[in-house]
Amino acid sequence: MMDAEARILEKLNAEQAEAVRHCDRHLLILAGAGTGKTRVITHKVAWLVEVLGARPWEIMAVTFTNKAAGEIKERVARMLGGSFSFEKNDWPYFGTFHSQGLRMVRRHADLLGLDGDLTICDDEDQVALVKRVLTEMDVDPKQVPPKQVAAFIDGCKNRFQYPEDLPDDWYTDLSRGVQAQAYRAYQKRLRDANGVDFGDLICLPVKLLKEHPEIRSFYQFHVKYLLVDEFQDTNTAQYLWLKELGSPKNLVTVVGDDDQSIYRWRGADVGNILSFPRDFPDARVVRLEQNYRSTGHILAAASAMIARNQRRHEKTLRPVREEGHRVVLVRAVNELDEVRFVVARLKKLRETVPLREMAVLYRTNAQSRVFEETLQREAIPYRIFGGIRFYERAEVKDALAYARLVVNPRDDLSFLRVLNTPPRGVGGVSVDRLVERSGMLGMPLYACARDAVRSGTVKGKGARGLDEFVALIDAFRAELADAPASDVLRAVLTKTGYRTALEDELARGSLDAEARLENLDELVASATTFEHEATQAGIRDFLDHVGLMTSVDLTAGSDDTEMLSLMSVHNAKGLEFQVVFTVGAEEGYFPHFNARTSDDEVEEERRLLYVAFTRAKDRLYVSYALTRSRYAGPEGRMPSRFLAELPEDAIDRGRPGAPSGSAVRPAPPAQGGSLKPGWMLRPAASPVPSEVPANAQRVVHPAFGVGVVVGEEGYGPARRVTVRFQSVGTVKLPARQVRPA
DNA sequence: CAGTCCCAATTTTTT
DNA sequence: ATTGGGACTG
Repeated sequence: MMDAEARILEKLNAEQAEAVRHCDRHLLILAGAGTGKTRVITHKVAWLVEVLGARPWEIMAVTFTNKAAGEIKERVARMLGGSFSFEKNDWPYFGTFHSQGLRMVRRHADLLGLDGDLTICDDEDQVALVKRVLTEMDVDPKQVPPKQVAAFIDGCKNRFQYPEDLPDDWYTDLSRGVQAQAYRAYQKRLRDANGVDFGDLICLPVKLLKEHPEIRSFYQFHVKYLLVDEFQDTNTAQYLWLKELGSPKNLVTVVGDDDQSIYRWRGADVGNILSFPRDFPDARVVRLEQNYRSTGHILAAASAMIARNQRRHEKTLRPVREEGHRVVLVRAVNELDEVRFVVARLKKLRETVPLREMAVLYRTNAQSRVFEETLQREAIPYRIFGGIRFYERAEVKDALAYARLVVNPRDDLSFLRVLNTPPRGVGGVSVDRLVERSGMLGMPLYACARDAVRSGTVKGKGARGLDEFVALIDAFRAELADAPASDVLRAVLTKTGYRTALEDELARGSLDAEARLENLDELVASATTFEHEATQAGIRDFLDHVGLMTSVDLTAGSDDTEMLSLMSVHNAKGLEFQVVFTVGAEEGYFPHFNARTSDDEVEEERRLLYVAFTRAKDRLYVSYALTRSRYAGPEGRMPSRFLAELPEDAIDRGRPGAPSGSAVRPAPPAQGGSLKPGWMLRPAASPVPSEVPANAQRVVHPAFGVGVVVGEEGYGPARRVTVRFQSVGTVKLPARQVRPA
C-alpha cells in the first residue's frame, strides 16, 4: 500500500500532493495557469483507485472538452497499468457536462416525456426553430432577430429557467414579452419534435435529480467521487447539478482558476468559486501557485497584467523556471506586415523548435484568413482549430439530417431541411400546406406527409415529390435503422440523389461542388473510423458523437504531426506551446469592440489576453498592426490598452530584425482605475503624444477641416468614426459626415 | 416551382 | 469581401 502512495505522490510538490491526498472532505483547488492541474486530477484518480480502493464506476470526471477527458483517461490508464478498465458504456464516466447529460436524459427519457431516439439540436437548428416559431407568432424576424431570441433562451437555460419558471410579468414585459412567449412556443415545438438543445442537456438532468429523489439517491450512491475541471467556467445550471450530486456521502473536487474565466458570455459564473465553500460545507481550499510552464519574464508580464483586475482572488504565481526570453512586442504596419513578421520569425525558430510546439492565437476566427494565405504560399503545414466546423457545413448537415430523420421521425427540423434537397418538386406552397395541417392535427410533419396526398393537402408535382420522399425515408427506416453509421450515410447519399445532384453541379463547373463532395467522403470516412473505435456503434451513437463534438476535439492530424496551430484564444484554453504568437493585440480585439461598455466585460477581455500569454512556455510574441483591413479598406488601429500594463523589464520593445527606431508606445493606461477607453474620450486639447498610424485614413469634414481617423465602430449608416482634426482635436461622429481626403 | 440576380448584413468568443 | 436571404422571372 505504501508503495502505491509513494509512487503516486513521487513527482508532486507539497501543494499538489495535498490536493491529491485530501479525500475526506469536499475540495476546491485554486490552480493558476501552468501549475500542474491536469497532473493533480490524474494522480487524484489514481489515488482514489489504488489507495482508497474506489471502484471505477464510482468516479465521474467532468471536463470542458471531450479531448481533455480522453487525455485524462489515457494518463490514468497508463499510471495504473492494466488494473483499470474504461469500457465505453460503463463508469467511470469522463466527459463534458453535456455528454454526461445526454446519457442521463436517454436513460430516463420516459420520465421527461421524451423518446430515447431523440435529436440533439445545435445552434443552427435552434435559430431555425426560433425563426419558425416567430413566424407562427406573426412576429417579423427583422424586428426581433431569431439569434437574439436564441440567446435569450440560452440565457434562461444557463440559469435553469424553463418557460414555466419565468416571472409572470416577463410575458407581458415590453422588452421581454415577445422573447418569453417565443421561448414557450419554442420549447413546446422542441419537445414535440423529440429534440433537446444544449441547454436541455444540462437542465433536464438537474430536473431529474431535483424532482425524483430515487434518481438522486441512485446517482449520489454511484458517483462517490466527482471531479470537475475548469470549474470557473461552469454556469448556474451546472452548479445546481453539482449541488444535487454533492452529499455527505460523496466527495466533490473542483479545480479552477478565476483568472482564466473566459466564458461569462455563455453564462459561466465565476461566483461559483466564491460560493463553493459555502455550499459544500467543510470544503477545503488548496492553492497551486508554482508555475512549471512559463519562463520568468513571460509569467511576470502575464501576472502584472492580470493583477489590474479588481474582481479576483489575490494570488501569486511563482515561476520555477529561469527568467528566459523577454516578451517581444511587435508593431506592424498592417495585417499583412504582421503575418510577414510571424512567418519570418517562425521559419527562423523552426531550426530549433518543432512546428507543433508553435501557435498563433487570435481574438476572432476571421483573423486566421490572412495567415492561411501566406502559410499556403510558403508551404508551411498548419491546422486551424475552430471556425467553420466540419459538422456544421451545409452538405454535411444535410446528410446528417437524413440520418436524424431516419432515427427520429418526429424531427421536423431535419424534415424541412432535406424534404426538397435535392430538389424534388416540393416547394413553398406544398410545405406551407403541410405545416398548416401538421399544426392542426398536432402531428409531426413526417407523419402528415404520409397521407397528405390522399387527403388532398398537397397536389400535383409536389404530391409526387412528397410520395417519393416518404418512400425513401420509410425504406431507410426499414432497412437501416440498426445499421452501422457509415452504411446509413452511404445509402442516404446515393439513394436520395444527393450525391448525383452535386456531381451534376460539378460537371457544370461549380467550383465548390468538388470541395463539398470531398466533405461528404470525409463524413463517411469519419463514420467508419468511429465504428472501428467503438464496438457496436450504430447511427445513433454516431449522431450523438457528432452532436457533442467540440471544435478542439476535431483536429485534422494527430497531436504529434508537424504542424503549426492556429486558433482563437478561447480554443487555446488548457493548451501549451513552446512558442506563442498573440496577434492583433489592438483596441477592438483586446478588448473587443462589443465588450468595452462595462468594467466586467473589460476584465474578461483582460483575462482572455492573460490566457493567451500563459499558453507560452519559452517564447511569447505579441503583435499589433497600425492599420488593418477588415471589410472595405484599411482602418486605423490603436495598440491594446492592456499592453501598457506590462512591466518594462519583462518586455522587449521593437521588432527584432526591423529597422531601428520602431519603438512601441501602447495606449496610455486608463485614468484613475476607470476602464473607459481613454483615447476615445480624450478632450480636444489633450497634449498626450498619442501615436497616429502612419497610413491611417485621412478625411475632410465641412466644418472641422482635415483630420485622421483613429477609431471606428458600427456598420453602414450607423457607422461612426473617431477623427483627430488639426483644428478641434479628437471628435467622434457619424462616418457619413466626412469624406476621404 | 426553380434558378438567378441583387442587396443587405456581417465579425466575438462555443458546449 | 463574402454570404445568405428575398424578390423577380422563366
